[in-house]
Amino acid sequence: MPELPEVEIVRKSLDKKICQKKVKKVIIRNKNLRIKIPNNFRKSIEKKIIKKVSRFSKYIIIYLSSGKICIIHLGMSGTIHFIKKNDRKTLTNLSFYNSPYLPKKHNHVEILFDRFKLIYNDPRRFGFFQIINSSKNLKRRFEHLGPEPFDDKFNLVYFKEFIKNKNKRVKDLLIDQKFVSGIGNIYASEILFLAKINPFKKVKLLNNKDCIQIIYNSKKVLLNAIKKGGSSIRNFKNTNGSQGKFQDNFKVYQRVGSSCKRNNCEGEIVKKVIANRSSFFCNFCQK
DNA sequence: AAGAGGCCCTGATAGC
DNA sequence: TGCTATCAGGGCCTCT
Repeated sequence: MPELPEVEIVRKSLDKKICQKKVKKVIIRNKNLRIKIPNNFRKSIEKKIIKKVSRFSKYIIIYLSSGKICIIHLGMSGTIHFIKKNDRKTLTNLSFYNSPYLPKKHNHVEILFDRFKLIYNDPRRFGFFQIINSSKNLKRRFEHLGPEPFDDKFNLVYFKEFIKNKNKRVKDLLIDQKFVSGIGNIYASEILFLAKINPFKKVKLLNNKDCIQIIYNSKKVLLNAIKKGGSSIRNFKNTNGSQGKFQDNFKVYQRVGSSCKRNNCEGEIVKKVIANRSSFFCNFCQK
């Protein structure tokens, strides 16, 4: 669910809360996430100090004082909740996708610190935790992933080389993490709208200008989303004011039947399925 | 060997 | 109200 901007917001708030803090205890209530929580998980985390909370693509990366590294992926429905000890009213949802109240079900992992704890909730269990032994192995863990949109490596030369001999549609390309990592289903639609490109367009038909537009708008959309605090969709309500605001900027996502927001465009937003996922686009100005 | 499709899961919502 | 079907912000695996 969360795409790069949302994961970045979680990372920031996590870093603020737990950096230099020592983990007292870990409780695993359900280890059957997408990847089974390994047997050494508790031992790797408990009594360790959090050195830094970092991120690559949609992965949260937690550096521990032992030299080991914990990575967290939120999947489609993972959320992290922060609860002060003996004070359930100050519960803070560090993510975007649930109510501000701690859900009753699916609280799979608790990480206890001195004065607060973190709770990982994930109804669909597509998220996971992993322990990585070294920076070298971390690099290896992510080596199948393409550069982030902000990376200088994500440029025209790289773009054209990657799409050589490829026959997929441009929407499918944008959510291919091997091509560029961090873009998911929502932002892919938004990027293609700004680039004025039809999501069905085959990548072999993209000219230089198209590629440059995609590169430019990928950076722009994601940076802007981070600036706005991410996107909060569906029925998310938050009482602490930390709700994301980017959903107000959606030009096409979940706007089926509405009129195109581009100046002087008479088009209408439509939804069609590409590579098993919904795509939203203007049926007129995206060529 | 790239690409399409299925699958892992639960919950919210729509339609009958 | 209660059923069923569909869809959801991800990513990996298998088949062709």
